[in-house]
Amino acid sequence: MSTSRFPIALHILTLLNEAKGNVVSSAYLAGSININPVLIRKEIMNLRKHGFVDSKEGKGGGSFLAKNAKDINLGEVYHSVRSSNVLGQHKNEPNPKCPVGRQINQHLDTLYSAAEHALIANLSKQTLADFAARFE
Amino acid sequence: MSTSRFPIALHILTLLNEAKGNVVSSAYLAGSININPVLIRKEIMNLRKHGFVDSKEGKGGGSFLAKNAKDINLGEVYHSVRSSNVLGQHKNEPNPKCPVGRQINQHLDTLYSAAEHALIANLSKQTLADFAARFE
DNA sequence: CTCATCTGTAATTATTTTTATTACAGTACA
DNA sequence: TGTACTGTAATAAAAATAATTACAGATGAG
Repeated sequence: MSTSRFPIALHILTLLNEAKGNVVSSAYLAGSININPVLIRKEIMNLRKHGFVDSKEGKGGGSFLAKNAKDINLGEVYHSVRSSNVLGQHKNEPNPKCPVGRQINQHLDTLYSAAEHALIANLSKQTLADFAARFE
Repeated sequence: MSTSRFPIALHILTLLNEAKGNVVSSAYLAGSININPVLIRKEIMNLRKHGFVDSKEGKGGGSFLAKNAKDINLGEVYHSVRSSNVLGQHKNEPNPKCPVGRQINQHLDTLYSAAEHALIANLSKQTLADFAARFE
């Protein structure tokens, strides 16, 4: 999935936080983020699956935070939308006849998991509440 | 640019390290990485611009490391291929009429630079020599 | 000096990924 | 019972990536 999932997810969460418990429609979210409402609803599904938000169907429905913003840290958010390696991946299978090609993916994986761990540790220092507090 | 630039660059550097100073053609590199030679030559240009490699034109030409593998740290390599935010970006401009939309990019930037700093710090703990030493 | 083998680079095409759109069933409020 | 939502699938459009083709220029070998 897309590289812009993290910003989209965080944007959604920030807006829901702003709403202070009131439900917010996907159309409204889509209007602020300026993307298609269907994409919003898909991302909401994911955020729901991870327990960050919940939503209400039907007229007057929409989404809302399912936990306190202080209890959502950004490392978890990153984790919930993470789809591929931060540092990218070889698309084609490297040549198995080459000693380097044959082993590189495993060594990249090792490198990536350490690097990604450092990234997540950094993100985890902040909660959604911290992030949202920066908005005036 | 592509998300697979980092693995490609590191793969190239590892192969050049393996060659111990002998020149390596873009066709050979392309064969191990299993991508098009033109892409290799483009990435080589970038690696050259950053002083990691050098190349020789003409018959029998190719590329070689321009510095000792111990003096190339992976944070620098990441930096040289970095093209976009690690955590992704909003593609469309968020709605400037929305208080959140209006400010989010600046707050994302702050968040990203800290996170990316942590990532680079982690990568910088290893040199190309360390990475290459893992291959049998 | 000329042929063969490379790099450097641009231009084009193909492929893949991402995003938008359309459509509609189901839910819930009024 | 109509209206305004969500959830979800299917399709189309757009954008990003990668491959291909092409060729000028460099360099070494004979």
